[in-house]
Amino acid sequence: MKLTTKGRFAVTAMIDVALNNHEGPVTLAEVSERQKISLSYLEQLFGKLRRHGLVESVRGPGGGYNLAKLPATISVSDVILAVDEPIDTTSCGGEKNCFEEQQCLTHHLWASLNAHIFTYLQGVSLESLVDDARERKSPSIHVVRDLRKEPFSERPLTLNTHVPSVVNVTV
Amino acid sequence: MKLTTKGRFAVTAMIDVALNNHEGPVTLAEVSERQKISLSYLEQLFGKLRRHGLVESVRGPGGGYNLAKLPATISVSDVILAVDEPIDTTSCGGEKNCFEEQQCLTHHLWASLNAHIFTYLQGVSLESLVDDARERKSPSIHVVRDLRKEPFSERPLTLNTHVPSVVNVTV
DNA sequence: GCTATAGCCGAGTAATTTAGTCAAGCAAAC
DNA sequence: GTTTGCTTGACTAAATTACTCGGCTATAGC
Repeated sequence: MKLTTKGRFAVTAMIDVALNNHEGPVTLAEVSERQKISLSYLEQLFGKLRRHGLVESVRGPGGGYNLAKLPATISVSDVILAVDEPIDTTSCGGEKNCFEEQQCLTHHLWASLNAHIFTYLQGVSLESLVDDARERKSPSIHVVRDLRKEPFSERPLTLNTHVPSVVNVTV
Repeated sequence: MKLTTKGRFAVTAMIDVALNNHEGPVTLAEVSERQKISLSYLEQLFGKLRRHGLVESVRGPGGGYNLAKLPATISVSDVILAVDEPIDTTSCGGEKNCFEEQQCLTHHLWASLNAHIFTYLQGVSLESLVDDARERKSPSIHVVRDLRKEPFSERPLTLNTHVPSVVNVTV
């Protein structure tokens, strides 16, 4: 599992779709504009998200993408795994370079770290991120109305963060 | 904090030094051969490790590197932080790109992940890795003799692991 | 003092990966 | 049958990583 800006873009875009698909599918053009992510790049990412069953597409005018599952059932790790290359879980044992038993020593450290990271990301659902987003945007409104039922007409949320302290993980 | 092969090499090399510095300093040439890491690259890494006070150098013939502190007091995160660029902890707040409050949303997720990773790596001491290494190499011998007091004449340990499932983290 | 050893340092380069573009389609709605 | 918007694959640019290279400095031992 890799966590580069690719994964971050994917998570951000998924949150955007979750926040905006109350009335029909969300087009990538919208997501692109709101989140300032290149449209072509989004197309690439959503192709993978679709093939991994996280979103579903509707073609033609009025089309776009919907979440294929409930936000509560989508974890951050799902999203990241989807957009990155298939995880060949080639562990120490199966590797040619791991020719000395002792090589597995530091490997164990990283493997253990990986497990930690994976577990953590698996525990964070898209729903929780979406809830966070709604809360921050309009905390007062959040209590009164159910945003899931009405359009989000304010200035679009910009969720993506291009901070230099990038998370960049391979599991 | 970044975790690429650079960090892995550094950790591996530090274990190697810890395992072999019972009789005077360890030369990078030895480490290079044992761990199959380019000598020039090691020089680069150890320059940083030295400047961060993790190892100390002895120049001239018979010279090399010693650990500057007890293995128990050196954490994996120390090593990784040492070899990677100075962590500008520019968080969401200080960033130009973080112009909308909402950008901090996904940022929070990554920041939290980073904290997890850091805490984990901070909790792993070089000593524990060295103990692991000794145990795996010769479990029976381990009980009987104190390896810290005698040369390690067997075939050198090769600790490094070039497995594709790379850990690659920026905190 | 000479010489060999081994650390020290900075600039430069090769390889890989990431992020993104481009172009040519295809499906469905109107 | 035209427009919208997803679909696909190949291609490119930028950034990063993982090195190499060359020349230097300190020190031990003859």
